[in-house]
Amino acid sequence: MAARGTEVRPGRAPLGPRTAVDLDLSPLPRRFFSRPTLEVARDLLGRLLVRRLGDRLVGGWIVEAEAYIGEEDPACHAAVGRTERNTVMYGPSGHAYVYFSYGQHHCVNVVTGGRGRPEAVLIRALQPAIGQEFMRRRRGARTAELDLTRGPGRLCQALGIDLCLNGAKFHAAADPSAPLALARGRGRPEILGVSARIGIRRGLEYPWRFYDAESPWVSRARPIGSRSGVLKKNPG
DNA sequence: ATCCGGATCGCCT
DNA sequence: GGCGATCCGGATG
Repeated sequence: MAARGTEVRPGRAPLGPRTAVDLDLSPLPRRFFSRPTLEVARDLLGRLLVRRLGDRLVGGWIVEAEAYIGEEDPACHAAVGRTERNTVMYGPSGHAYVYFSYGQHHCVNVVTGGRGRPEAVLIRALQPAIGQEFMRRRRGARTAELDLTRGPGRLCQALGIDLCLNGAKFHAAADPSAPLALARGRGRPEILGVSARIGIRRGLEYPWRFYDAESPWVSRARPIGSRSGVLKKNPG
């Protein structure tokens, strides 16, 4: 099992140069979603989540994600078995599981695990990349850049994601009929952070939250369980 | 029909 | 860091 902490990777500067490569809108292959859910969760970091609103695209780089893995995971919505609410998680991977939380917020997941295995990755935070002016229209004109998409409820509000998109398939961003898409984007962060998942009561023993340890858009700078709040750059 | 808890956020202190 | 808002899904009667 992966340990809590961070992992250093060589390469691109953390908040690095904004190049055309960072905005790579080419689609993720179908097999992307058919891998083990923990692998998909890590690999979603740096990818682009894109929402099409009419002819406009709004989206950002995923900087934080959490895995929820099946009926045996006490924090997974499928821990109570199959219900009408969680039924999308039991379907094919590569679709969106959207739910409503605390009376005011939507949260979006990428379904993984394949038919009959209710697994998903919750997208917890984005760095805005495309259509910030539309995000502000939804989040409030004076919303700080950092507050547009930091947190699962905020990012859904910024991108206009609600229960209407529950079950929608993630298509290619170039598909003019696709309301939701995932694209290659800039890829993995330089420093991968790992921690327990946030906002849950059970399942805290599983380090299934992954984040870009250098991104200020991560929803909580200090992961649960970190003592100092200082992330090590060279754990080895 | 009614009750209750929740993968949260924003505002207050 | 505490708390109220607010509504949906699921469980119970």
